[in-house]
Amino acid sequence: MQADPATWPSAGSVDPEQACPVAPVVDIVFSRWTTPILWTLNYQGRQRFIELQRRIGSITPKVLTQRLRQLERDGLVVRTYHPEVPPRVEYEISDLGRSLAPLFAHLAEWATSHLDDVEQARRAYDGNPAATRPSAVPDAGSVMSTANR
Amino acid sequence: MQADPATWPSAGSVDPEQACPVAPVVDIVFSRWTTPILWTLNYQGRQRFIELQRRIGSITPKVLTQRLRQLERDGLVVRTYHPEVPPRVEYEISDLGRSLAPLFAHLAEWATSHLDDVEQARRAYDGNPAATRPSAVPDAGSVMSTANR
DNA sequence: CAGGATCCCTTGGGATACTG
DNA sequence: CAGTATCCCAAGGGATCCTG
Repeated sequence: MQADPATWPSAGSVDPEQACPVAPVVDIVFSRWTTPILWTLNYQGRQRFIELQRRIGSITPKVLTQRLRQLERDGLVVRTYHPEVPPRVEYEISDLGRSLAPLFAHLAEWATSHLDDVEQARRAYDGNPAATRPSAVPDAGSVMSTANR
Repeated sequence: MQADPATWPSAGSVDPEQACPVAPVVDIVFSRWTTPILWTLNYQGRQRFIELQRRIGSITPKVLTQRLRQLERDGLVVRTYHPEVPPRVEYEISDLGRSLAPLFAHLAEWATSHLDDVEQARRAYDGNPAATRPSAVPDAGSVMSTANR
């Protein structure tokens, strides 16, 4: 799939967020846990807090709450509180959140078709120290999972 | 690799990367500066270090180097070193990097059509404290500018 | 159950000064 | 010019414990 610059909307000025129109979206949608949350919510439908937590797995309640709160504030997720005993809260994706679905699909598509290339490029880079290249990569393989202790 | 709920592991924990196929892509492409860099590189074409820095604006050379290095390692950017005096280095987007263009376009599209909704949702959320809602947002509007001192 | 309260650690990123 | 080397900060996250 080729891509000429013409398909890229014009880059405006020079501020970080303004040099790139997609930057704001990144802030909203792409943090460590937001995509798994949105993904799960989108595919598994409405579910309660603890279900979400179990499905996503290694996320802690604190963080799940934080992200959920942010997603709710941004209108991507709808929170429903049931005043019962014990309390029950359900989360579901909103229409706005659902509007991201094609985007996610697109992303997943790119992943399946190009992730290998990235891996390969990494191995090539790591395994073959070109002389015209700076000594070392400062923060090279930082794909480590911070998800255990 | 599609996400079929039936294939999801039911026992044990699920890593964020496995709960959501797009997570790895996020790691690679969406950090604070990567999108502006890729965007500029793609739209403005091959350019040298300092041009990139000036175009992107507030990025520091250290960070620009770090991101550039990572992007190069991941095969999204190509670095060309010219052994001259003074040294000259040019960066350009690779084919792999270019393959992200439609994705970015899609992202930008979403931005223009839905960013307002997000803003609106935020104002509604902030301005209208529903009683069924937890007291406050822990890290609500964390769009803090860490960009100057 | 759904989170709030704390404490702590890792990291991306910023500022400044300095080489090849 | 194109980085390097330090030092430093803030924020996202993680672990634990506690409560409406």
